[in-house]
Amino acid sequence: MDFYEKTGKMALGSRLRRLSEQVTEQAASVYNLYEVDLQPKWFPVFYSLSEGEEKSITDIAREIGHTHPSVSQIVREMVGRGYILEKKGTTDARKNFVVLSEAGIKVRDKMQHQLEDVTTAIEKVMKETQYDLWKAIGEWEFLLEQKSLLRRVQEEKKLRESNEVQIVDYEPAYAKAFHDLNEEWITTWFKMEEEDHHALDHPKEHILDGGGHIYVALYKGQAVGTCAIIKMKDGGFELAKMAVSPKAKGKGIGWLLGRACIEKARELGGTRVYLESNTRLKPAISLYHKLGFRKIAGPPSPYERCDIQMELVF
Amino acid sequence: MDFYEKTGKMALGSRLRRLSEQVTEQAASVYNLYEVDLQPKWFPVFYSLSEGEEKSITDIAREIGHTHPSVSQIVREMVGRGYILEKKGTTDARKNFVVLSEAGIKVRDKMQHQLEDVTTAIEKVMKETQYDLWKAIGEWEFLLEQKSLLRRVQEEKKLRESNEVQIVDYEPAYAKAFHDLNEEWITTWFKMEEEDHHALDHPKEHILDGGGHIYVALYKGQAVGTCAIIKMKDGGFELAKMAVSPKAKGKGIGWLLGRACIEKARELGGTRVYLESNTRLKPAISLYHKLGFRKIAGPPSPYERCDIQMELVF
DNA sequence: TATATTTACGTAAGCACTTACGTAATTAAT
DNA sequence: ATTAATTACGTAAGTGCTTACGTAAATATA
Repeated sequence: MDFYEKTGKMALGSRLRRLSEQVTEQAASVYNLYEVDLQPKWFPVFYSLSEGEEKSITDIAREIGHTHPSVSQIVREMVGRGYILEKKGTTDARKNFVVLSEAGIKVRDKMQHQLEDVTTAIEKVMKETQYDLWKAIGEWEFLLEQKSLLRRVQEEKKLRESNEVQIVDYEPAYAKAFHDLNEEWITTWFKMEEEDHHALDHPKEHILDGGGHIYVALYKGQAVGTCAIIKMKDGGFELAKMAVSPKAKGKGIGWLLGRACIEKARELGGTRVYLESNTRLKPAISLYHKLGFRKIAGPPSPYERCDIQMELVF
Repeated sequence: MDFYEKTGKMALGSRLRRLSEQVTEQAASVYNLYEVDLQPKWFPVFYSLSEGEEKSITDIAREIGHTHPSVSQIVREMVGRGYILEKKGTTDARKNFVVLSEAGIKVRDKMQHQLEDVTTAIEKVMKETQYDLWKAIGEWEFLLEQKSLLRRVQEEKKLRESNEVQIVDYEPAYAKAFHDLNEEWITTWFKMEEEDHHALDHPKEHILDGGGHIYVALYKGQAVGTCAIIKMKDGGFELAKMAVSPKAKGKGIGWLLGRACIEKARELGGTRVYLESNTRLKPAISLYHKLGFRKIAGPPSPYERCDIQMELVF
């Protein structure tokens, strides 16, 4: 067991499986001890029918948390042993209703003591422990249902990686990256327009000289994202040239850039931040929303691809 | 999950397996997320080699708690992918030493972040829980190693059944049971002697009238055991005619009868309890020992089958 | 020094589930 | 009234382990 302490939590799954095997392993001997002719794997199905109810295969599967083929197979075996009776549904001919037979009920009664003894044996182990396994499992089941482990790991990854992202001021050295990152996303979704070429080739003249600002996101020293604010005549700033390399997705870079730009706009005394986008860009729109932008009906845009306008008023 | 609450602890094994599956299920996606070309099931072997050590198949199996065929198979697959190198042992040609290859080491380095993120994700779940699953598993592993679940259930069964056993005074109605139970065990081990017939046919004359006592054990109304004390000339009592039906084994009946007889001997003012037996009857001897009897060298016995004498002095 | 036992490991088959897929029967949509 | 989608279920094959068994090498015993 030492190994598991070393691998850390990574091996939680294996460890659970091993404990489960340890608990299950001797189940057959227990049934033997009570002279109950039942395979341990039948137990969930058996138990689910033990009140004498009629249930369909799918009902049982759902109840015990197996797949229906598994239940189907177990039922077949138990029918073979004479513990279960089948009958086709009358209203719905697809259904296969099953019940415990006479013999099955006899076994159930015989099992009473076994159930009792196993339960108290386990409960006694529980009493010897400081940490309640039963409740702990319950909590885990609940938490994993709320949010899967995969999702949790994804979030962890994003968090760690976004810590490795640096948001820095634009410098001429980033000119090519600024151009290419923006061109990349524009051409994958739309066509480069006249306006685009102006802005991307001459960021200084087009953005900075007018009192705007450009941020670049660095990941492991590489420029992987850009975003700019451009001063508007009404005292606000336009958020534009938001571009993140697809290779650097899932690191929260868009959010970091957006937040930095909003912060800068506020610093520079802007009254609001305005932006134009396209509803086809779902993730972008949802990012803007998360950043605090709200849809507005604004003035017409010089860009063809613009079909939505948003703003964030300070 | 409701089902598991109802079945009670009986389904602990299944429940553990299901949780383990839930945790393991998405493992493949996690590896994908980090672009690590490793099958989840390889992980334990991989981890065990990750420090770059050379290990034999059996070493690894022992370490990770799998069987050697499992390790053998996993190693074969990993060799196929080029992550592991094999070399026959030089001093012991049976051994198959394996190490991580260059490619394997590369994967290991790539996995660093994954390990980190998974660990923190799981640790965060832990923090959300009130009951510590990790520690609970550890406790269970320990306790089951100490005493298996089967043993614990057996003890529970014995305890419950011995509660259903009644020890009552002998009455003429039990004459046949008294005879048959004793004859049964004597004939399975030895031959009935002259003395036996006397005692078994006339318990009143042979035992009771001389100031002795007979107890009968009842289980579900049936006489399933007997035991007697016979007054001796030296002021002690001889424990004799201890017989328990093989059908009623494992209910602690011998112990209950023995204790009742000792108690009675004390009540009747006996100075000691003496008995004769045969060393071939291992369980009986060990029962007598548990009851407090110790081996002595006593006077010769009228029974041929006697080769050990024990006593319990008050 | 020959023989028996143990150890290391591989292959095959089994186990208790699963996923994948196919076929009726039923229900919904046009 | 067709056609499409959904549901119930069975069969087959896959999965990740296990046990069972066989073989070769090493070690213990006579």
